[in-house]
Amino acid sequence: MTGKSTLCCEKVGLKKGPWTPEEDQKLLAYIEEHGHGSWRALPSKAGLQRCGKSCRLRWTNYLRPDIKRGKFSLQEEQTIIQLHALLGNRWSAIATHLPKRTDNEIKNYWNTHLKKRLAKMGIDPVTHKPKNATLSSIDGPSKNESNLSHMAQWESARLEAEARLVRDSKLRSNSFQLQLQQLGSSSSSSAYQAGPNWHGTMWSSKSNKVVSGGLLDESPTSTMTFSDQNLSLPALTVGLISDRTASNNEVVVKEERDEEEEEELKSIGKSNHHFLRSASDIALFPDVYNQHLEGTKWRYETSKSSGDGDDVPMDEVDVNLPPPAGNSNFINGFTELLINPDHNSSSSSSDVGNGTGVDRDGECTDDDDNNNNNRYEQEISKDYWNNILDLVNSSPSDSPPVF
DNA sequence: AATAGAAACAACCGCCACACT
DNA sequence: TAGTGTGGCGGTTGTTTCTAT
Repeated sequence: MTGKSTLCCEKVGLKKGPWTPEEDQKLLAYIEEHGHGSWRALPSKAGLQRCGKSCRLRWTNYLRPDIKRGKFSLQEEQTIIQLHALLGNRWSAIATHLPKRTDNEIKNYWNTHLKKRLAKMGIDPVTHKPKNATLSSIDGPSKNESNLSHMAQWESARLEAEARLVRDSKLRSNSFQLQLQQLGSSSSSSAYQAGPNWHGTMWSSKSNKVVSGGLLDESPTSTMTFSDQNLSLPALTVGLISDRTASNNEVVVKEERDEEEEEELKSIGKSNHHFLRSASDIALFPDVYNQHLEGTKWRYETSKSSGDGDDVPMDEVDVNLPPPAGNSNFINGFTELLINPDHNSSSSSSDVGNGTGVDRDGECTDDDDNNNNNRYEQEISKDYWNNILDLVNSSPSDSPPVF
């Protein structure tokens, strides 16, 4: 090894390779009794001839009690493919959306199963587009591709912010819990609870953007479970702000995050609003979405902070979202947009329908509003990825599907 | 039954970001 | 501010298991 030393030092005599049941037992017993603390110091204390890094990986990927092993379900496969289309090889980010699955396991499954499967079907596993369609954008990105890029960047930035906030929250968990207990003493019970799939995901919000009459007034608090440390905290709600005006049933979702987030955490507790922050949030909270937001017109805005508190608009993208019937369906539509970005802008002879509600100018027309939900119901029922996966599962391996 | 190649899985490696001193 | 330690992440490799011949 060259460069600086790592956890995996070059001590002679440290064992490498597969772990034995005895080693697993030692590691489990030690962590159950003492916690892992410093990984570097753990092996000697636990009586293991392993480096700390090896112990950490073994615990993280295989011994942790909140890990599900075994075959991936069709739903999980679908989710991985869709999230990979959105996030690329960001396995840890993908893993946050798959309950009890580790990034390593997902990565391995992708490399050994899904990537090959997509390739066999004629889909580029990197771009998630049919290989014969990769030249379609030779004249430059389409409007929808541009929209998609915005959304992907948005999601990417969101995940990074979530990770940062998780770190912050863990450090301050005790004081923070106390704070929110105080602030939330007048709140009603939670309208939804995030399950173990959150893996510490946490959001914050810029409270000065709160618009009265917010989306989820009756659900001011929710609970997330931090599965890695059995740490349960009240949820911080979101960093994208929604404004639903009475006149046009429009929700504006804004992305913005800066160092003021710290202060926002406090004011969120005082606020009686909830905010959906991104498309994936809607997918994650389908019940909430169905109850409050169905048929709503969404406008995504991205902005950057100028540093003096003023937000500089960067771009706006109008997108009508499909009414999600479940976690996967929204993403299905989104993924289809990724794979076939021009799909919605041209008439189709198929029964799939053509409406995503985004016209060539990125504007949502009234007709789109009126018909959008029905179109999406049709389109989603088509369920692009389920069809693909069903096709893969049922078809002979050497006969790629026709797109 | 033997064997080679493919597939699947587990683990390692190096880099990076961040916290701490 | 620089140096160091630590843990996380993604890419890659090594080993085992499966399958076809």
